[in-house]
Amino acid sequence: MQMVIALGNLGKDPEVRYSQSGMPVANVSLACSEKWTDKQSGEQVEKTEWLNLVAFGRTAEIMGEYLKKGSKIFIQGKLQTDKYEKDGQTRYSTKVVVKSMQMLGQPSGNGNNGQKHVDRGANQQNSRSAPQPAYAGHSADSGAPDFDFDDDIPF
Amino acid sequence: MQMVIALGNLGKDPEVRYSQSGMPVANVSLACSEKWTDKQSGEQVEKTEWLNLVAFGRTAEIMGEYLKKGSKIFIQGKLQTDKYEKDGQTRYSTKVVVKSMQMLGQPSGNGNNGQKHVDRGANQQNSRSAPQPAYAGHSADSGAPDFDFDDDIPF
Amino acid sequence: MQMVIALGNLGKDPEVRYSQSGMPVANVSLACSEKWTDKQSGEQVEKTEWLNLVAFGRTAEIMGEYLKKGSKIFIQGKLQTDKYEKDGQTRYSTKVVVKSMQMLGQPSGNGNNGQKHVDRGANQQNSRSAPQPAYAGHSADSGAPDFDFDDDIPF
Amino acid sequence: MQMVIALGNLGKDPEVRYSQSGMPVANVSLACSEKWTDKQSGEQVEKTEWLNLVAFGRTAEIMGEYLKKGSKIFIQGKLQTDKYEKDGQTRYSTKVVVKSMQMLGQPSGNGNNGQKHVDRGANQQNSRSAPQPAYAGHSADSGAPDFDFDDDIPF
DNA sequence: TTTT
DNA sequence: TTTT
Repeated sequence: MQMVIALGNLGKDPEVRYSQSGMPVANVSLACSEKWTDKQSGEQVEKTEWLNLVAFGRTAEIMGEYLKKGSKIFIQGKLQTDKYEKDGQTRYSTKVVVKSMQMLGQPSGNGNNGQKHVDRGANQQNSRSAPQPAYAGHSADSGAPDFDFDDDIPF
Repeated sequence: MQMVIALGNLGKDPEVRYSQSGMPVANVSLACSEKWTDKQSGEQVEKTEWLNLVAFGRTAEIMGEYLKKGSKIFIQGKLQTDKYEKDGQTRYSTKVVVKSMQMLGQPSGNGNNGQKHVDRGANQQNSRSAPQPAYAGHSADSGAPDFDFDDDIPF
Repeated sequence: MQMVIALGNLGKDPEVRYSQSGMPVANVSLACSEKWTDKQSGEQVEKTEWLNLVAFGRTAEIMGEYLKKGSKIFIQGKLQTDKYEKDGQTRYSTKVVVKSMQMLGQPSGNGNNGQKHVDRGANQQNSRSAPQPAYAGHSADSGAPDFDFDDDIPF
Repeated sequence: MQMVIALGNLGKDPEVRYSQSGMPVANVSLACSEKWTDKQSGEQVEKTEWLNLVAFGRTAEIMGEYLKKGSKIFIQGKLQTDKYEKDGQTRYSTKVVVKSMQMLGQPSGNGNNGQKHVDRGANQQNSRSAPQPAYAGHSADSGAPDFDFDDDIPF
């Protein structure tokens, strides 16, 4: 068992693609920063760790629709290291597969949001109408609350 | 959003009941211990915190079938504080609603395990056959992996 | 081992007191909300769980100085259930002992903040100047990075 | 803020080295497995994710002294991705920097443990006596409780 | 590449 | 009330 939790800001707009079966897949770069004062020097230090997130299904769609560069989110997920070949050499890429996401606010705004939203909306519809949601039944995730900590027991 | 993770040992055998709709409900008392050496005295200190867990559905069944006093488990869940009246006074009871559970081993054994398992098996079947699993469709949980961190995406 | 992580908003301003040894102690009530759409009714549901937080040392001070009703924070901590007698009856109170805290934004502001800050500042100085910081060297926590599950508070 | 928690078994004995300042550094490969029954096929599936852990200070020493291939541990830590050049190409390596560790049991034993322990003991003493513990005072970690997200390692 |  |  292993899990990751992270709270940070998107380094850029999410990239949403669709798998062959029509499943939405979002890739997000998340900046997780920490500040503290060094015990010896007494100076403020800041360190940022960048996490590569990948989300699927409904979570991916929500990311595409509501998140943008600078958005603050909290996520829960799992580590996944993929092995691949490049230039004849074995390489590894570590990602966080997002299991649940919670939005914590948009950046204070810099003007061209409306613009972007329009663009994205268009793109999405195109992409989605094309491969035709074979993705349906995968609603294990859809309509789900923010956290996998959900399925509320009715008694 | 809030969540609890805990790793500890059962203080006693799980108690499994069934709701009116036939849903299994398990109550578990979990001892979470910590040891450290006090910085000043240099002495070993141990502190145990007892958590009241409650689990539902398949997780509750698994607890009833596989866990016993002393079993070590790892759980993930959420805090839930219930309000109730007792002797005309308002009281609060805080529990951890278990969302996923992972077994980490049984205690080194003390003899009367077989006994217990037989007893429990019997009880369970009785209870379950009675109210007839109206509980069915609640399989959001059933057949699930140890962790909500699951539904593996097929590509 | 057990831990809690939570993200929510303060239900009211933090209460900061000082222990006999001069250690700052903050009590905070945190509303952790969750929204989801019910799978059957399709309706939006919201549920809020209130957590009682207690923080010590530098973390407590920071809470007193920077947080107010409505502030959004992320915390990490541990469960602690205290037993006490009231009206001749045993009762239990469950709190989250905060180990680390991260501020996520203030409410949009409502005017009487300056007021509050002045009050608190005054209190703090009084309390602190009185018992004389026996609390000193306890700065294991001060200047610490965001996350630290450490310094065990001796009271 | 980001953190990782993981529970798994060591793929091999820990490797403990010492930094120039005399700080112990342990590298550990952790197998985190998950089992579940596939919802469609009904078959048991198992997937293992390998995490590269690195620990410092007292935690590293404890790993070297008490862990071996097969040991089960629970850890809490943070992701850290290092960038390096190899064959003129930029590569990334993602590790989990362990902040706290809890031992959950040794493998049932296969004979050559005594051997190994002797070896390691020897190594450690040599390494440590050589560069002379400039590492000393860094005992923020030593004698610490199980959980601590703190002392930032300066290298 | 983010944010406070 | 547990365990190491």
